[in-house]
Amino acid sequence: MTRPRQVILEAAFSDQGDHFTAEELFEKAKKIDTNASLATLYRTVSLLVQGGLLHEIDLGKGVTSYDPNFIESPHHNHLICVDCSEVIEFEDQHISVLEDCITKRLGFSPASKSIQIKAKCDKLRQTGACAKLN
Amino acid sequence: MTRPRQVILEAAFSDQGDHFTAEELFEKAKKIDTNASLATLYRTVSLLVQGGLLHEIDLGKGVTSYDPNFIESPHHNHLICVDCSEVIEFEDQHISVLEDCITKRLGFSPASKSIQIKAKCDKLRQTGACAKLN
DNA sequence: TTAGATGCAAAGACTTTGCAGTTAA
DNA sequence: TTAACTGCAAAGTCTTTGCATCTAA
Repeated sequence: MTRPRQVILEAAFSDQGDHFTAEELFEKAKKIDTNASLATLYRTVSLLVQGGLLHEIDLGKGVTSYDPNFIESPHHNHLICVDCSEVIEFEDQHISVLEDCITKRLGFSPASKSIQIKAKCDKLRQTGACAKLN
Repeated sequence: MTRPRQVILEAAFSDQGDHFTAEELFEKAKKIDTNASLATLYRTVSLLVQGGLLHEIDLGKGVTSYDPNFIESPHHNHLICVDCSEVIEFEDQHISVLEDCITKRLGFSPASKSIQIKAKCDKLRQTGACAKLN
């Protein structure tokens, strides 16, 4: 456990727990310690992903995003607002069960599951504004 | 409608309808016409995606894959075998309905949905072999 | 005829890696 | 002490783009 790794851990997990890309995490890390290095960051993130502390997720940005919240809520999924790009985490027992059924029906055993829902903000439609826009 | 585009369309849709990466599609295209160009391929694929004829999907390869089968089955999802990497398409009405409920509960209107299930091959476990391995 | 498509090669974005120097235990 | 980590810069992979040329309609 070295200083550079501590910095990256802090940047990844001490926050309110938002998703981030490598570049965004790098920005956070530099605020903690100016010396932060991208190479070490990629290497550390890779270890965290392997260790299950961080999940790679595809938020449709064309870049890999990382999700630090699977420790607290291991079964959550993501809804992405196509208007404001906000990402909302949700969990649903019924869907999990259904996914397991489908998997077994197809002759497999579940390993991991992920759902992304892209959706439009009702609030924006109704009021012309939504949480993140403006 | 030019020859290069015809070649790419043929490569993308005339097959048994498997998923492919840009590079894989390029190989198919070159078999049809040796002159195929990657630049044109990316440009054409981009148009097809915009037009809804092709869907970008994340099969966890680290590269974007494309799915030509959303015209026939617009609501299908993917199960990816972690053993043999086979990709199986499935459709399930119940899940679709559930997803819509969740979306509305969160204050959104559904735009698009995608599910990826990673799973282990029962067949491999039982018989030591599966469809794609070997 | 001409707006739009093509192909090349160069550029870009993101990520990985070789290597010499540094450090935690 | 030493196996492991770091940081730099170079390299690698995938994708996009500028530009001169070509082509479908």
